[in-house]
Amino acid sequence: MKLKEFAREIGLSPTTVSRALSGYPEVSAATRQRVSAEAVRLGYRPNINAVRLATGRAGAIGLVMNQAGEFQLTEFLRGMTEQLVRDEMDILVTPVVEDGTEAEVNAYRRVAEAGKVDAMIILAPQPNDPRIPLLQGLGMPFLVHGRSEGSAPHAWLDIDNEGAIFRATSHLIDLGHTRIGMINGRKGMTFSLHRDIGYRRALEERGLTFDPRFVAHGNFTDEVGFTFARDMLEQGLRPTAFVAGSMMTALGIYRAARALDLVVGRDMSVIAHDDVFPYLTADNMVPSLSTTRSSMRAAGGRIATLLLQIIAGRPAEEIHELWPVELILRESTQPVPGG
Amino acid sequence: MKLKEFAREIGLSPTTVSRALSGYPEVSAATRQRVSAEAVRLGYRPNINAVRLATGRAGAIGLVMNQAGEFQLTEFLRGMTEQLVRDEMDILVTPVVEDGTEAEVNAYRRVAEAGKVDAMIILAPQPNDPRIPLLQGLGMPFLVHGRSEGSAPHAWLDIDNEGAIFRATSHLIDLGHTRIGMINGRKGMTFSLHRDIGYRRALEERGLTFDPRFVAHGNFTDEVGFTFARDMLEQGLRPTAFVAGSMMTALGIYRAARALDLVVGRDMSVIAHDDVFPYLTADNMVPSLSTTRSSMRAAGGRIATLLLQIIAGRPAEEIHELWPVELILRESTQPVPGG
DNA sequence: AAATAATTTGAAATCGCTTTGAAGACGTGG
DNA sequence: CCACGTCTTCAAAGCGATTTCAAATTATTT
Repeated sequence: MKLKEFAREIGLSPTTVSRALSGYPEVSAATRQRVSAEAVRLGYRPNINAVRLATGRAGAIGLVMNQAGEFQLTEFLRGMTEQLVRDEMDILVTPVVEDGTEAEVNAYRRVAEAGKVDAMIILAPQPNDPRIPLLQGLGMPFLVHGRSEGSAPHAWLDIDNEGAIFRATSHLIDLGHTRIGMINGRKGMTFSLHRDIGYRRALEERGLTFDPRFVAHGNFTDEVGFTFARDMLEQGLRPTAFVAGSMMTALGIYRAARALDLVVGRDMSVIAHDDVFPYLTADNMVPSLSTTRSSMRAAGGRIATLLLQIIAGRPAEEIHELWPVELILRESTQPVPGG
Repeated sequence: MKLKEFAREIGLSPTTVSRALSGYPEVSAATRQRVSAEAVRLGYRPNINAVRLATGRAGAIGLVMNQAGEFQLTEFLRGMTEQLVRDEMDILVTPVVEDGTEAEVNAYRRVAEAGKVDAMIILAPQPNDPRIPLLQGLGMPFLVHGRSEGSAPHAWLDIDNEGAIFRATSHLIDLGHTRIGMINGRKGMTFSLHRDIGYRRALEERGLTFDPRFVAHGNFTDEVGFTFARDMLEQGLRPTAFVAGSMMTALGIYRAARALDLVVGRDMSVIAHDDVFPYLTADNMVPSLSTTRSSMRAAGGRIATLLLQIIAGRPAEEIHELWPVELILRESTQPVPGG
């Protein structure tokens, strides 16, 4: 059923029908009511592509999924979709085919230039992230989940990674730990850098010396957690506590402990960052895991809302949201043994 | 830059340019070469919405994300996107706002009727799934990941859940286990039903009696695994082995064992279904986890390919792919203690 | 009742591309 | 050299909505 047929069917002009359905003020309440009712009855729905061509809006937000595409993405997506469904906005998922920064930048360029989306979201930013000047140059609105130092001013929403890890590390120091392993995220990412800073600042403020052998970087996988934790634990003077970048990393650390016959919560402490998943909860771990917590789902939702505002004309440069992170202490962080 | 300007710029008609870029045979190789080169040089890209309006194609595949949206979704999405990027096809992700079958069916209807997609994918089907007659009625091509008994013939790709769990259970019986716990997926889902059947068939063929107290259903979360496993292990005659529906479930079971001072691989055995994740690998668990393995990513990729074929005209009813499942034995399955 | 203002409605142009049907350019055999 | 078939190219008509500008209707004022 097309607009023309539908309009003829109910005895109005296409113009009036279009206005009635799009909520323009020029149409009387009575007419609007009637048109809406008839649309439902006859099953008329505007062809989305015609609408988009006519309005110039794409009706979608672009998300590029890189090869490393983390497990948190599902939660993030859910948060976004929950917000966007109200505004009839879609999410367009595009992959990066091969690895590498250049391939990723090209993926953004493709999506942006083809006009498939009204705005994009930049995930896992780095300092001087090349995607930022790219999108700014193309005039494509965007929002960064995280932020990028050294780049031109841009809209971002980030969690307080530095503060979170600073508090987590300080907490461990309070418990008497002096050798604290840090298994962080991928090197170069802003969030990893900020966490490193939080970690070092905590050490410095308490007069502890930084030992590079106790710091590792890698993907948020159980394997990375396991391997690095085991390596560190097999050193002469091993860490008595760990700060982990993700729940998966923490799982790996737990297993490394067990493999070496160490008991978490007795022989060593662990604290991890938790993005909040329905399928893996820190509370249920044994021992329950102390965490720095911030909901990935909530971030996705808020970012979607902010993007809609940017599309509607809100100046992007003024949007900077820094979310605080909860520190939740559970059984996995205990005083240093024999301390 | 629009088609008209671009065509004028390089001294050709819009028709020729359009044909050259879309690979029609009416245009000479030399011209095509030149047009492509100029398009790159001048940065011309057809407006996607105009193309879609003109061709009637939506250029996207629809995926509806329900509230339960499992953690495997990321891998599935990656598999799909990897295939689709070649064909300039996008994935449109839509959420189900509130829970319930009706809300889910409505989400499918909205997407299908708005003409936003050329085909859809049905996830986590049930017997007599209402989404199947809906999409068939609307003439929207689709493919079911899994399958739906009792429904009209439809295109599907499924893994051999029954066979996998049959073999897994039989393997445990071979090792001398007679009380085998089964922590399955959500009740009512086809895959859960098939796994239940595989489990019961293995018991029956070996003359073991089915005990309903040893079977549980729930989401693929560590909490479900932990709670049910602990409950079963606290019974008088407890299971000596478990079949788990997912890696997360297995994590929960491992933890339940430790909470009760039981050692997996010595006091009890565990085997789980593994969808293959980069961030959580059965090999790295301690003890390493025996699994029935089938790649979610590969399934997503194959499904995308099949959907493109269906869109291109291949009859959907003839598409039935049943993928075998690997059985991979590791340390977590051992002979029954004292057996 | 006429004049004016306010409210509704509609005809037609527009969005940027694809594609049909027709014409121009080119080479070849008679 | 002409006629004819083969390649290329093009003008113009859609695709299905939105939106501008003008006209028609209704309400209000004088």
